[in-house]
Amino acid sequence: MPTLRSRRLDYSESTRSALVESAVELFTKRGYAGTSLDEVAKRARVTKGALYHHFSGKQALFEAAFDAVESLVYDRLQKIMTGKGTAWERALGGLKAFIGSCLDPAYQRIAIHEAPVVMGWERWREAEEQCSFGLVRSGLQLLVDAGEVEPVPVEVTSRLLFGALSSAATEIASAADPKKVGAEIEDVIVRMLLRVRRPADEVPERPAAG
Amino acid sequence: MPTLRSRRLDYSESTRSALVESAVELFTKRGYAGTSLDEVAKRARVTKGALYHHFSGKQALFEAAFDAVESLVYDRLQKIMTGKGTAWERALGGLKAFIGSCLDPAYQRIAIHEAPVVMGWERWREAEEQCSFGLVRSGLQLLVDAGEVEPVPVEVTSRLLFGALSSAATEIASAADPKKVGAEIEDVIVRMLLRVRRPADEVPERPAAG
DNA sequence: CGGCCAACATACCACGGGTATGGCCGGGCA
DNA sequence: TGCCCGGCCATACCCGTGGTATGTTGGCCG
Repeated sequence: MPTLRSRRLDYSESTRSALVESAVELFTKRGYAGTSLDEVAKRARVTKGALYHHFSGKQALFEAAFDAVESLVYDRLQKIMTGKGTAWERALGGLKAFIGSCLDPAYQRIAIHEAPVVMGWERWREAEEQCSFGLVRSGLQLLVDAGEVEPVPVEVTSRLLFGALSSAATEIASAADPKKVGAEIEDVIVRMLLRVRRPADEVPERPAAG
Repeated sequence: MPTLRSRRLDYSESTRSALVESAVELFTKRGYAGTSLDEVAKRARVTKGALYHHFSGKQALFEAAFDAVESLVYDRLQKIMTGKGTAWERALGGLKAFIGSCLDPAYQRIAIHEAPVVMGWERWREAEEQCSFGLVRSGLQLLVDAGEVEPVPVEVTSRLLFGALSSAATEIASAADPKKVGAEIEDVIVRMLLRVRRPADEVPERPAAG
């Protein structure tokens, strides 16, 4: 049996998560520069002292918020892309799910827009390496390995694709009709993929069901 | 003959441009949040009073810096894309020039990265509408109108293309070998374009150039 | 049960954006 | 030429906010 969790640890973890949750909300609504730490603390029903006990500063708090929103998207995509179906089906499912995730205002403003500026591009890049960008790349790699598409340079192409999708994210979310724009964008991307798709008879071997 | 410019106007305009130049340098080096107005004024050999006489605030100063770096790129691309050659040649020339422009640290950090965050995405978008993004779209429109490529949805596609190029910009500039990465990216984009290019016999009329 | 330390609260500092006010000089006018 | 006006800019100041240093409490362990 696991050693009994102490009461103190429960409290501590609770306030920490409350702070992160508060930070996510405020950073999403007013942006990084527009939110004060007092405000974050107040919404979490604590003071700045608690905040600085759990985080070394405003940047660290932001990174915690970043991790929070990023992990949600990551988990969703992870499940889809390692799930059932052919490589093609999984890749397209991942694409659809990613576009859908971009409709979340928190993910959009925190992870896509402000993170590179706040965390610094270098740090953001290496964080994305193991998060959503990593999945985009592995998705493309999946298609190439399965012989579904012609061998494009995966590294460069996935960077371009991620950039396109990221910018499309904002376009979708701020459009008058997000569903419609989202569908249009998905359509264009899929058409692009279809252009590099190998005809079925060239595919090495592919069972009828993944 | 033009009315004699007064001495005062010369001075005023001079200090204003000095402020903008100073702002561009510091915003590029230390980012928007990392540069103080006192610093900007000091480098321009004036005080904050002068700064606030010419600009309503820090944001306005940033937008002036944004306009400065953006207009440089715009003028270059404008010349190329309205110059000589077939639509295909001009579009490719514009693509090459845009990637080249993205190597400028000022354009990259100010116009591409921080502008959407500092100015707000909405305002940034409408500014880009008449700047570099406008040229990307008109370039694509050029190809479609000339019948060089199949009729893709220009609006959405150019947004995706611009996003891809923007993110590629940072990738290129921060790479160990920018020239090489830049060439790779350009190659991938061109290959994509070639995939939607119409065979020669379908193009209305086009000289032997290619 | 007594001390101890993590988990906070409180008080304070420093810096930087913004503002109010004062001074200076070029330039139009008499 | 004298003079004052107004644009151009400097100086002094305010205050919100990130960060720090110190005080306080309550759960856990001996």
